Order: sequence, then C-alpha cells, then structure tokens
Amino acid sequence: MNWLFKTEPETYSFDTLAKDKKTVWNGVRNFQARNFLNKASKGEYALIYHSGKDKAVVGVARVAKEAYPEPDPEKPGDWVQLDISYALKLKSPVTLAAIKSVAAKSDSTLKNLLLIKQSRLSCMPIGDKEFKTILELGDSWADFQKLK
DNA sequence: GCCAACGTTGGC
DNA sequence: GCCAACGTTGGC
Repeated sequence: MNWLFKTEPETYSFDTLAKDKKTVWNGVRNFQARNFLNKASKGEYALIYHSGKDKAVVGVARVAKEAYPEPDPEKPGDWVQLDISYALKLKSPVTLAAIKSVAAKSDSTLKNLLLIKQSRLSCMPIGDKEFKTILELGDSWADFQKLK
C-alpha cells in the first residue's frame, strides 16, 4: 500500500526531512489516522503533503520502521509513531488545486482520493494508480522508478 | 445512547 | 478571519 501523510510545513517540512534524511513521524491524534499508520509496512512509500500555505504534495518518503508505541506520559499505548526516511523530492509540487482539477475530469483516477473527500484526515492510504498519477503531475514518475 | 456545545483542522 | 467538516466531551 502507498500512503499520503500530511504535515504543516511550519511544524515539520519536507525540506527538513531532506536534511535530516530520517525522522520520527509522530503526533497523530486521530483514531482513523492511527489505524492507517498501523498498517504501513517497512519499505512502502508515502507522499508528503504540506497543508496550510503550500497545499501541495512536495515529496516522497519511505517507511523506515513500522508503527510502534509513542512515548506518551499521560496515556502510554494509545498512540503510535513510525520512522520515515527521505526518498524523493518532486521536480514540481502538485498543488491541491491541480489535484482537484484533475479529479473533476470524468474517469479520473483521483476521484476517490481521501485527501479530497476527507480533508481533515492526516494519514491515509492511496492506490497505485493515484500514486502514479500524482507523481506524473509532479513530473517525477521517472525519477521515482529509478529510485526503486 | 442521544445531542448540544465546544475544540480542531484546514481550505478559502 | 471565517466557516465547513469533523471529532470529543459532558449533561441528561
């Protein structure tokens, strides 16, 4: 399964991940998002989406370690985190407006994107076709193929 | 178990 | 800054 993770660039941006190479993906406080996090396997890829000012998919990360309990002083065990590593920065960001405009076309693979249908979800699965379509929109599908 | 009130996220 | 769409909390 492929994934799409959201972050506010002011909190943690993809550029920071590009420098860090690896980070702990934590702070998810939504049950549905957590359940998705638990399903991510090592080696799977996640699109990184910047909410707020950017509103665009900016890069790809790789799941480096599957979900494990987040150290939480109040309620240990309730929440999980996982590790991701830098994979690829898109040649050009794919904005939410661009995604919506493609999704509006008939027969578009992007019609069922949870990003559009459930805008508040911070971590969601994304199908192979959708994943490819977004990378193509970012002129980065070839680069991604080389990466594998 | 229902629902009103409130809080949060995120697009506009 | 506003508002829609959720999620959570607490009274009943």
